[in-house]
Amino acid sequence: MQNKQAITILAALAQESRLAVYRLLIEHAPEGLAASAIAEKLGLPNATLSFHLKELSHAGLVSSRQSGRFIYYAPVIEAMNDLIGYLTDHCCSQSAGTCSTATAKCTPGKRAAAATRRRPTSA
Amino acid sequence: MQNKQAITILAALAQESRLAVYRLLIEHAPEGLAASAIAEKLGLPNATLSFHLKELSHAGLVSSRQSGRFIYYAPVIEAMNDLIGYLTDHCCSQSAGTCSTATAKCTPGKRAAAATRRRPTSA
DNA sequence: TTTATGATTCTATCATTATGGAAATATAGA
DNA sequence: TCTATATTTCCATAATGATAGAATCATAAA
Repeated sequence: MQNKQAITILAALAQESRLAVYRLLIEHAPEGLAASAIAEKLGLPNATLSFHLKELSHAGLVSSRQSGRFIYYAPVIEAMNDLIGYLTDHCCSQSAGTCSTATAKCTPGKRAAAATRRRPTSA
Repeated sequence: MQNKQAITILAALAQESRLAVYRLLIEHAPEGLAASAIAEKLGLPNATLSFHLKELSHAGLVSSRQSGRFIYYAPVIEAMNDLIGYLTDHCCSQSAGTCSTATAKCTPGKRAAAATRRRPTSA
């Protein structure tokens, strides 16, 4: 994961409403929730929620799919996996081997990907 | 880890200069670096760096200690551990057991703490 | 004490982000 | 079509964050 991408994801999560949205979606993974349901559950005005959903989408943390008049938003687990991988790769001294590689594996199928992700190419 | 604390840490890291500072300090853990050295290596004006260091300190991501005229800044690994733990605890469906708990253990001594941290008390 | 150096605070300015009402767009049922 | 509902975009405003020069504070050596 690139530096800039990490910053984008961190910034997307570093906001109360957005973090709440993301966590709510996590609770409803993998189907997700319609925007209206999110707005109701979190008590957010439509316009405000839409703004934050756009941020989350732009950061790649959520995906959306249309179903009739509803647009369902769902979390993109792999983005979180990548972020955790990035933080893990940079959270400790690289010279000394003091850091046991923490493996982020939020879904069973992702383990191979997580193992692949961790490269010595520290950007 | 509390919601608000996570947001504070995420926000602290979600900025190019601050992330660069943190990563630089990680490379020089555990002693850390003097502010002047950081400023020189990253090409940041003193005042700007000081501003960012304050943010990082406030978020608990770095600590400082004075040594003569120098103030050394060092990363607080546990804060990163806690963040990774927080993200791990909330990155996947809580109902289904789809998420193998990822263990963040950036220093050997932290493993017990990491195991303790993971509580079902999802705030 | 004087001088030099390291670091922070003060201050002003600029840039970005957040908020939410109102209008516009999109889909589906009557 | 008309109507209702879901969602987004537009827009103005407010709030927060970033930048960096200049002044200030702190430490230590001369």
